[in-house]
Amino acid sequence: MGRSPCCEKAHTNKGAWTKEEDERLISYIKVHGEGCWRSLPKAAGLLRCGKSCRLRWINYLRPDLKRGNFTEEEDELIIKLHSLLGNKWSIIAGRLPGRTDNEIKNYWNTHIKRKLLSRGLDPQTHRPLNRAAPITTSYRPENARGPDTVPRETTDSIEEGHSSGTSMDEDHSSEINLELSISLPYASAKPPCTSPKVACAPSQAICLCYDLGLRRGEACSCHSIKSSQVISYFRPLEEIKFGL
DNA sequence: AAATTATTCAACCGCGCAAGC
DNA sequence: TGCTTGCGCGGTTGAATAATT
Repeated sequence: MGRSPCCEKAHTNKGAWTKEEDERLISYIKVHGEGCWRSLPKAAGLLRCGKSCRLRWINYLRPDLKRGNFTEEEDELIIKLHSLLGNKWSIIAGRLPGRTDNEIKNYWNTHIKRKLLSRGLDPQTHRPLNRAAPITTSYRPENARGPDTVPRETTDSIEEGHSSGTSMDEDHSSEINLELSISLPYASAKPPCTSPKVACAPSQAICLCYDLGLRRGEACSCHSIKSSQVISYFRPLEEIKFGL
């Protein structure tokens, strides 16, 4: 048994994309928009798997991508977000306009890990390397994968900031915007939002409690702020800190 | 200049989730 | 209610490039 493959492997190209393939994909999406990735390759005349097309578009061809080196500010933001969220690259990418989850994941593995190690910090736990990793009974989303998906609990990272004096252990909870929302990168023809946690208004943010594991019927104490353009969801730091 | 090693990053893979039937 | 299908995510791989010997 087992899952059927996402595409017919025998008749698909693999490996690096050619310029011509890129052009075909771009021109198709320009006309028809994103979505229906499974049927896109055939419609666009590409001998590629739909997943491969999606990845190529999202990570490389999208017009709103910011290419080039990461800035120092981006570095620090990634570090802070990782300390709060763990390897939730897509959520972290949502806070860095023009950056993709794949790009951030690669950058983390090649640069930031080393940077943290040079600061004497464990890249997974963000704790000093000479301290034993604590045993924690942290809340984990029920759908979290694998033992290392979320290395430590959110509240813990904030408390740690108060309790020791290394550079990364400063109280960054006051520096970082913990607004638990993401906004849509640009207007798209996506179907209406079906998240049970949010009222579906245009140009709105999404309450990340949903994404972080709370599901239908579970309590969410996030507050919302409606500004002229967006609805933002946030959870007051006190509530995070004391596990309310 | 050639060989070897290290680094980077685009792309692939497998799995989980949720919508649709 | 259970099954199928498609999408999206995170982990991993491997080719290309850079640095070192």
